[in-house]
Amino acid sequence: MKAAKGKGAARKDTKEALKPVEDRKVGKRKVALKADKSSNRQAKKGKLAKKDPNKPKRPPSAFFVFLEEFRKTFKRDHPNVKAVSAVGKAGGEKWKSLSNAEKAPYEAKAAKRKSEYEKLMTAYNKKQESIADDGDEVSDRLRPEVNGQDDQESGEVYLLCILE
DNA sequence: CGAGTGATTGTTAGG
DNA sequence: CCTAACAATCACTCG
Repeated sequence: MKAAKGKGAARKDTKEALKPVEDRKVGKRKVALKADKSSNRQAKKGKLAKKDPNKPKRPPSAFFVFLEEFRKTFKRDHPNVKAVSAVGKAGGEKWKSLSNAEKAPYEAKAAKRKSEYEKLMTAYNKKQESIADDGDEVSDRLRPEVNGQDDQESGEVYLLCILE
């Protein structure tokens, strides 16, 4: 299904005809490459992969939190660059440049994200159970108590404090 | 029209 | 313990 799987041939063709941006390198290597030797950990073998309605997406790591902000900056400085890879590389490089203290706030947010993720997982977990039990709508069950995080900000500040 | 890709690193979870 | 998938982003590309 990988649309651009045949990039090799496609690139050769479009190379001279099309050239929208300077770096539209649509053909290199990426995570898909890992799938090569993958033992099907997630197993898309077929029926095993059950799609969940509200599958909680994984929380963005500290790097992603930083990247989110970095993207804006990068685009402001380089409005011409429209390549995600460019931002990725630049962001990665910058990220390594950051000190622990600078990464601290991002890590703090990442930690917070993880907390919510765990809650989502709990709610998601329950929902799965509920569905199996009832098999009908169970919105009541899906109630992640995220409200109990009133002191989350304090936690962040505290984290920064101790890290600083 | 849509799903997929590229690139970065971190995190997560299963084997 | 280790490995690999997957998280956001956005223009682009093939089917």
